[in-house]
Amino acid sequence: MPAPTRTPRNSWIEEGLRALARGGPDAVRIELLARTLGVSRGGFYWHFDGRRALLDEILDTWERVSVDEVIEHVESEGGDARAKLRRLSAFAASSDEPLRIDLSVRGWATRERAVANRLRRVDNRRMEYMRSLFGAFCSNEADVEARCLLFYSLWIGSHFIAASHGARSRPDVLKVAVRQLLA
Amino acid sequence: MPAPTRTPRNSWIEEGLRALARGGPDAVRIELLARTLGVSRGGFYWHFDGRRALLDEILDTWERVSVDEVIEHVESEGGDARAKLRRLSAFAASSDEPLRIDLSVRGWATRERAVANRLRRVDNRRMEYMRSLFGAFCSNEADVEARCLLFYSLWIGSHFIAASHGARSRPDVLKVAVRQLLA
DNA sequence: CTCCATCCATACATATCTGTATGGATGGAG
DNA sequence: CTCCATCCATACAGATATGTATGGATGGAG
Repeated sequence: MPAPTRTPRNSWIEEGLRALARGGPDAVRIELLARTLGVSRGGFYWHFDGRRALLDEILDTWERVSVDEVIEHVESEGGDARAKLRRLSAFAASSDEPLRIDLSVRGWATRERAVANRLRRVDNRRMEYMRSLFGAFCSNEADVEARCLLFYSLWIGSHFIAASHGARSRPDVLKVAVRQLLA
Repeated sequence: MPAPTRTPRNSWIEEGLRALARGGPDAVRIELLARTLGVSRGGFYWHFDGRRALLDEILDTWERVSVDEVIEHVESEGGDARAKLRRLSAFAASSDEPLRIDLSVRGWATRERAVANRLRRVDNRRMEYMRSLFGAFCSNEADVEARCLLFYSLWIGSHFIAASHGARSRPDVLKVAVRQLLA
């Protein structure tokens, strides 16, 4: 019945996620998104209740996919726990924009309680998944927890640590580090 | 000869660093800083050439102290390399605002080349210091490099990972993780 | 063809920030 | 006491953002 939608609801959210990755929540500006999408802001206020509503929905989809997409990708090819952890570390090192969103959300969470709650849910679900993998070949529970934190820190941190490693490449160093965590 | 300075140059930089820690570079607004300092923007444009100049000086002081203050604090009490690394991890876990500045700068660096260069210098200097510590009791160079990256990732990451650890506390998990890295 | 829900453009009011221009206020040098 | 460099307030112009109000444009249902 309606006219064809040039700028569906989802495109605002997707473009918003891209802006969030690029410049943090302050960079998610309706005016900018509209220009990028090639339309005016007129349609936006028909789809959404305002900027805050868009930010909430952006966080909704981030919270929804940032755990699932990772687990699905790792689980898709089977293998034992160690193989999955290796695939997880490779995936973490390769994906770029998702990690930037992560970084933006972590900064955002330090100043907004609601965002902090969402981040906690995501981190807990990811951590729970890693716990299941490390727990498959590691009996000491305290050790499992430590390895999870080390692995997750490496996942998050290695992407934003700018140091070089002399003659070695970052992937080489990562390989040694992961091997140590899987020992 | 001059009149007493109510708002010295440095106070703008300090307040700017606080704003950077709270909300990233976009939150460093002259208008806001002036209100916080209880003055108008009039004096600011006498001290600085504009917002960009302030941001540069903010990064100057961050780059200057973010490495030195850490090393000084760790070196101040002596001990062997392992003791220093333990002190470093404790310091990283305790300090809050410096870590938030770190997080802001890392996000900032993803979209401005000049910031990325500064971050690289800081990370390289910190990494070099850790290399010297791990190298004191660890002969394999690849292993040293992997431990440095793990340690630094833990330093940066553990502060912004929101996951909980069941019955265990974060400091407990950190203790086990650091013990493993120092083995 | 007509009607109408859907989607978008335009215009307006309001707010906030930057940068500049200009005019004080202050307090020591002379 | 007078002068003057230092520091700050105020006022203005321009840019950019949000929201709202309102008026098209489109294309299928009837």
